[in-house]
Amino acid sequence: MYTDQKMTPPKEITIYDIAKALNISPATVSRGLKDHPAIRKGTKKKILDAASKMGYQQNTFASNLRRKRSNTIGVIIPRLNSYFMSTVISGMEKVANQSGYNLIISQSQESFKKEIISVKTMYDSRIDGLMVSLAYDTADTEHFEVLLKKRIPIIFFDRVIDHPGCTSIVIDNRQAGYDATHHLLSQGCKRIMHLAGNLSRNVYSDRLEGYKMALAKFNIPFDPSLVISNSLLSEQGGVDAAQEILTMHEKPDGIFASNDTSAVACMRQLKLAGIKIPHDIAVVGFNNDPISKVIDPNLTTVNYPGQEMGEVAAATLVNKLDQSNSPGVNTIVLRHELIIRESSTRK
Amino acid sequence: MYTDQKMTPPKEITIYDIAKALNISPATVSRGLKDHPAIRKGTKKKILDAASKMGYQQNTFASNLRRKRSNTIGVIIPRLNSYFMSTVISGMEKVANQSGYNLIISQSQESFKKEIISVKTMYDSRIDGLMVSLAYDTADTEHFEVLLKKRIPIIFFDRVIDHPGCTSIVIDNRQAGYDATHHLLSQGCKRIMHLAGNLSRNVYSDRLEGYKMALAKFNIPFDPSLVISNSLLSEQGGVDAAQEILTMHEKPDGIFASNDTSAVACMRQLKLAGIKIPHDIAVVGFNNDPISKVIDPNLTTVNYPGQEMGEVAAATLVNKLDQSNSPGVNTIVLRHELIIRESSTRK
DNA sequence: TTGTAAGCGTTATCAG
DNA sequence: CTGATAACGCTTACAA
Repeated sequence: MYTDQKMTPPKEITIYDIAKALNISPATVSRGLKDHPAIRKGTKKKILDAASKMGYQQNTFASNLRRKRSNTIGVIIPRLNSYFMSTVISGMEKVANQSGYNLIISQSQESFKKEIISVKTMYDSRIDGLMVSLAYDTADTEHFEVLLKKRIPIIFFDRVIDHPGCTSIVIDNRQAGYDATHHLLSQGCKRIMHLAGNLSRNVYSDRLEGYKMALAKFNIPFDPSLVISNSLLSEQGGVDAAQEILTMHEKPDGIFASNDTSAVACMRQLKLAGIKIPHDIAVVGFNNDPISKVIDPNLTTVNYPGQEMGEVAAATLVNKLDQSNSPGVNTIVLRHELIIRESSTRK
Repeated sequence: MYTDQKMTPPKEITIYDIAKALNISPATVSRGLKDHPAIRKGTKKKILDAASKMGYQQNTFASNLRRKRSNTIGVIIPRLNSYFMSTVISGMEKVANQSGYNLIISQSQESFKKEIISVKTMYDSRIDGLMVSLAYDTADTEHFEVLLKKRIPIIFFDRVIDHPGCTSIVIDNRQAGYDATHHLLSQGCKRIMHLAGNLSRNVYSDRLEGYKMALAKFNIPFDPSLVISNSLLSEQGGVDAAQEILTMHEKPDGIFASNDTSAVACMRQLKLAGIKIPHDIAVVGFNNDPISKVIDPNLTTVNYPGQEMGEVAAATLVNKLDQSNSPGVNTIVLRHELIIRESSTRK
């Protein structure tokens, strides 16, 4: 027992202390601690024992400084307040943690400007790799170049942009849009409205394309006035769309919305106005949010595997970081699935 | 233009390079970069200019090593896949970022064991401070001592535990439970069932206490058989509760569930069985999740200010970190609010 | 299989 | 106001 009379912060144990205690060199301790192949078993055991007995904690700063790596992965997302995003992050954290990486997270708040700042922050934190889903109005990828120039790998997911040398993780949004629209058409819909997001984001433009393809398949001419684009797909967006529908002379008989939040908000508003769903208007959403199973009638939607997307993105990145010989995959496409519920089925 | 023929990684610019270019000492550069008071304005400007011209990026590892600080805050939460948690994290990230801290996040997956590992990871990452919401079955706080011993401050939020020297951020769960139950009673309910979580977690035991207090106020004896506890309050938990209710001889006429997920799942199941809500059974949930506004009838619930809780927790921690003279606050209580909707109102 | 020693880039202390 | 210098704790050639 010693009395810490001067209140000096208790001295940290370093590999030097262990070395001294064991009468060996710090280098050997360093090696023993991370079982270097060229070290005798007995020595290693002694080192490990002493380390835990003495309460040794490795100093990551020193290690990072020396190795020029942080074992940290950055994530930049538009917003962290949707069910989808939280499941994505959950998946990323799981894989990253298992592989010995920390996750640092930053929100761009859907703003290009804030995204640029976030990238700068990540850069300054010396992340080993980055995973990004683009903000609403991100216009170019200039801000990522600084990382790429330093050979810091970037994975885009969900809202991606094509960039040579970067892998993207997506679902086949075009096919999903096609599936959703095709389903509505096959239920007898003739005038299908589409609620889209910002069309410079792949996820929304691809879904729109799928929508058009399905129409073409049924020989229905594309009517631009049936597409509401550049909405934020928020609750308000759904309500606004409903208002617009209610003022239309020739109302649509189907709606394909690019997310569940807006689909549900729109449905509720339409229901209030006395419109019967799916009888008058059939509705399909996107994401398979929990709310889709709660709204009455239950919402037909496209299952978007968020947790899996997060896991795959992180696993891909970790792979790139841990082995430089990793293949230069361009795009990974995850499976989506149209989940048919009552909001779109007409008997 | 130089051609990087040997593919050597481009040399990093350090304060030495700037010093050399300006014919001053590295120490001065270091000071200039973080505007030390004792430095001439002109010199500072020269340094800043040179730094940005040469593309200088400060090496955080070296700085951290020297200063023994990481400017990183850790967060440990049970799960990152609920609306509530994602809003909490969103708030934390916002404040932390504004104050120059990074956030690293780890999920305990509701497991005490994993929580212990998470704390260890955080410790090894040399976080400056920690914010924690406890796992389902965390039994003691032994695992946090290692941090506290190093004077690393810990803030508990939501699922807290009383610990001298740590601040807790909560809402008044007892009062909220009272409000919810009182409301049901005032609507004429006589037999109110309570869906609780693990009663060793403050949030659930406090709400149960509030429930009991309200009963007492109305002179209704507490009936333990009306409390389902130690459920995970998942969808399945709600469904199970409904099944149990359906088999009861004397059915309850009200339900107070400790979260919206289970409340909604329970409602749906009861509706399927032909029970009218609120007429036969009135329901109140907790959290004000988006689903509460979607279920039919809309769910009466307690608004839990997640974003605000995150912001307050982070602000409190940052304050502790940035000024050592910060007051030793024990508990911060945020305002909750009973939001009355149709699921509990009988005309 | 182990030891030696040279950094990694910054900041704090002390001296000028 | 500025400079010299010594850490901070670890890793890794290179040597033994």
